[in-house]
Amino acid sequence: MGRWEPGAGGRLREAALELYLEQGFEQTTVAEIGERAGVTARTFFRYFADKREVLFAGSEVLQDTMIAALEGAPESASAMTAVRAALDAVGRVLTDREHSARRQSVIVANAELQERELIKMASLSRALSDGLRRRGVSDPQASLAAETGIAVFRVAFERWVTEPADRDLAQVMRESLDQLRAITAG
Amino acid sequence: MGRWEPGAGGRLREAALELYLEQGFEQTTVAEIGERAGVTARTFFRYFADKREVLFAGSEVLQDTMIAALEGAPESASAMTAVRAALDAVGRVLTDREHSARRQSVIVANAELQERELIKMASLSRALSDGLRRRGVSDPQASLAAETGIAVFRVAFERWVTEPADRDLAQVMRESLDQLRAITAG
DNA sequence: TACGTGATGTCAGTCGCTGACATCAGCTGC
DNA sequence: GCAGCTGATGTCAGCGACTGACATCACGTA
Repeated sequence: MGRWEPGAGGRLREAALELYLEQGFEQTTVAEIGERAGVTARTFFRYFADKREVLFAGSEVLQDTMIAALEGAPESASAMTAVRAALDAVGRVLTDREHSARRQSVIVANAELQERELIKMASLSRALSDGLRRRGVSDPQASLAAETGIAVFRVAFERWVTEPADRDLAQVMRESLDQLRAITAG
Repeated sequence: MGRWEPGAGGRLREAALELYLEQGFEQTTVAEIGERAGVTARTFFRYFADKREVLFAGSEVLQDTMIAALEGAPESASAMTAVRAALDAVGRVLTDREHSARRQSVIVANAELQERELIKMASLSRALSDGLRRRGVSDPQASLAAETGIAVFRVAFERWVTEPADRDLAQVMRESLDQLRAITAG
């Protein structure tokens, strides 16, 4: 253990989400976040690149999880089957619906945060298509499968945090993927 | 005519693009842009909401052009035919390849600008799908057609500014759309 | 000719973000 | 046990984006 209360990063994440919910993203200063977490603003910027990034700290883990699942899929599996495995893995990581819903409500209320979310999604998509290409999927198919996978994730995530909480994210994603299949087949 | 040299907004746009090209987006201060345009930084912020927006000032015109073309398409036209008409209209607006290429090179060099571009594209997509729904296209088809149209625009735009300048944007977009059709048909 | 108007300048201030340096508890080697 | 190293944090000064309030001033108009 260090000299200070450990887990400053986690405390900063919680404090930021709370304050963004209570008074809005723009109205919250980094100094306030630090104060609530028991550190200074300077320490905040040692953990997070900027004021938005504190809401997206989990995105690297998410991406690594997706790619690991993609690479763990059987070699014989098709592109979309591998993408489905990646989405299933995401469903196993994102289980705290309350937290996801709160975080999402902050993001949809602020344009800057939506910008950051869009670039994170683009990064996920690129990681997926890169992974598919490593599996031998050729170029237009790899990009299309990746974009489709991310689109399904976004739609399903939106439903999951909005609708009554009777299903988990993995289920909603599978259902959304099936619906997409039905549409494109028609 | 006013007291001052008219066209401050246009001068600011030119000055900003020049400076972003010469020394990079981050290294350029708003005061420098104003100086080159013959105004103060305060005036810059009266024309543009922030330092990035000066590169995206034309996006409203682009969106209005697309929507006008969409609504001008014959009532009997299918969703993708209407989208094609919208893309053709975009091709008629974006004719200065040199300018587009310069602007794009600035954007791809900076993450903040890519974020802004992503949200502009999302806005275009939403406007397109809204327009399609007003034409009576129902919901999953409208969104899919809109996303497809924007995807084609992005891919074709990238090709257009990158490849040797022997075709105009409209041609490249039509070609990209045909290629997509071939892929999805298979 | 006085007055209103609109684009601009000026000024002060807040806040995001950074670099440089100081601090200090614990670990490590002796 | 002591000296020194290390790493997380604090402190401080500073830059630059952005904003609100108010002043200015050429032009059009009554």
